[in-house]
Amino acid sequence: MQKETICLGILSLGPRSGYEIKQMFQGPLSDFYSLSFGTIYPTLNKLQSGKFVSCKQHTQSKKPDKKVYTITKKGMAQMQENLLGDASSYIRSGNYGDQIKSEFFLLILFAKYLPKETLDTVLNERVLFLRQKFEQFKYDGPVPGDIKALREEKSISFIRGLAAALLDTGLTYMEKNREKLS
Amino acid sequence: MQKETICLGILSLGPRSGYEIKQMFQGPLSDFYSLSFGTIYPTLNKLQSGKFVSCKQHTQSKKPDKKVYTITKKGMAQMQENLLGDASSYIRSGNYGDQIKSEFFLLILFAKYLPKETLDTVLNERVLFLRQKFEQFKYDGPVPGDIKALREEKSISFIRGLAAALLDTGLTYMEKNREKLS
DNA sequence: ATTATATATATCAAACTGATATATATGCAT
DNA sequence: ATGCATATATATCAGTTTGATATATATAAT
Repeated sequence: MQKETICLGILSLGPRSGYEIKQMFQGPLSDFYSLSFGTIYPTLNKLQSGKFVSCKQHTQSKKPDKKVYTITKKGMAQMQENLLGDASSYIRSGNYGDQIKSEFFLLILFAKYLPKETLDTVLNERVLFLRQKFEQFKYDGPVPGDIKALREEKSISFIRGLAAALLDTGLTYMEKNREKLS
Repeated sequence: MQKETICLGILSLGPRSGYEIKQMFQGPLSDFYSLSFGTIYPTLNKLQSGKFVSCKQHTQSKKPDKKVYTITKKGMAQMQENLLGDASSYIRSGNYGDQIKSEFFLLILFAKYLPKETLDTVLNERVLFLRQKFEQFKYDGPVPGDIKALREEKSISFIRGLAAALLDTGLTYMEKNREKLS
């Protein structure tokens, strides 16, 4: 999927600055996708030149100007067109361009070359890390307004539920099978 | 994890050509990691110059020479050192440099901008695709010798089991919750 | 007879990341 | 109070990586 479509899609959820788009990739979307500043800022400039987004500079006393981007009607139309094109090509190919690079799995693959204690510590750390993630996805308590609005999106609650289910399965499997690695 | 460590690790499972390393990333490892030819071939050359791997040219009549690389003692030592260093740094950081870029999840995130029938077709295709993968990981019947040897690796059977469990959970979730998206 | 796919290596433009630079504010420990 | 780390905010770029393409042949399918 093109970076333009992705930025437009995120801006369709509400106006945001480049910094705030990056924060989504570090927070709620961190398990599904990411883009770096080096991609986000140039893309936003390009979208602005093409009038797919508008930009309001919030001059802040003694902080850099905050540039808040809002998707335009032209941008909404373009995004939907791109999305449809992507979906159609996925249907034809039967794959989704999904890419996983998990260093944890590589480490497991080469587990026999690690000292037993090191492998043990790594597995403990991983279980702790996954448990934290699980709690994060399960958590349904009070959150700031903008995040609350996101949670009410059907698609986000679908994805959060799937992530929680997958993490739960992963954790249970690790606990039941980890001794098979040593 | 460095590309050198990854190639050495794969060669520690047995001698292989660059083409065959790539095949592992398209087959048994496709859900966990990938490297392109543009990375694999130069890495192999670099490892050969450093005597971390040795190379035998199998001259084939009217096909390009097949260069089969074998990991050396020096290479084994280097790989284990790198692996230990990586594991230690993962323990300190508490994360694993895992990276997921799932275009399917992005498409779901923006599902409300897709025509109902398109979303439906995409979800059907995805379920079919995941079911195929699931069967692949579950399959325990006869396979060629080199793949059979791989399957007997503890780490690979651990990973295959985890992959099957995760796919099963994902499929069940999709079937139970997909109507919530429309 | 032609097209598509598989084997096999190599290269490179284009894209992307990770790091760094710049500038300020805030909180926390010493 | 002074130093240190972290957070806000944008911008740039060297270095790495990918995805596509080139080359050459064999085989299977249409």
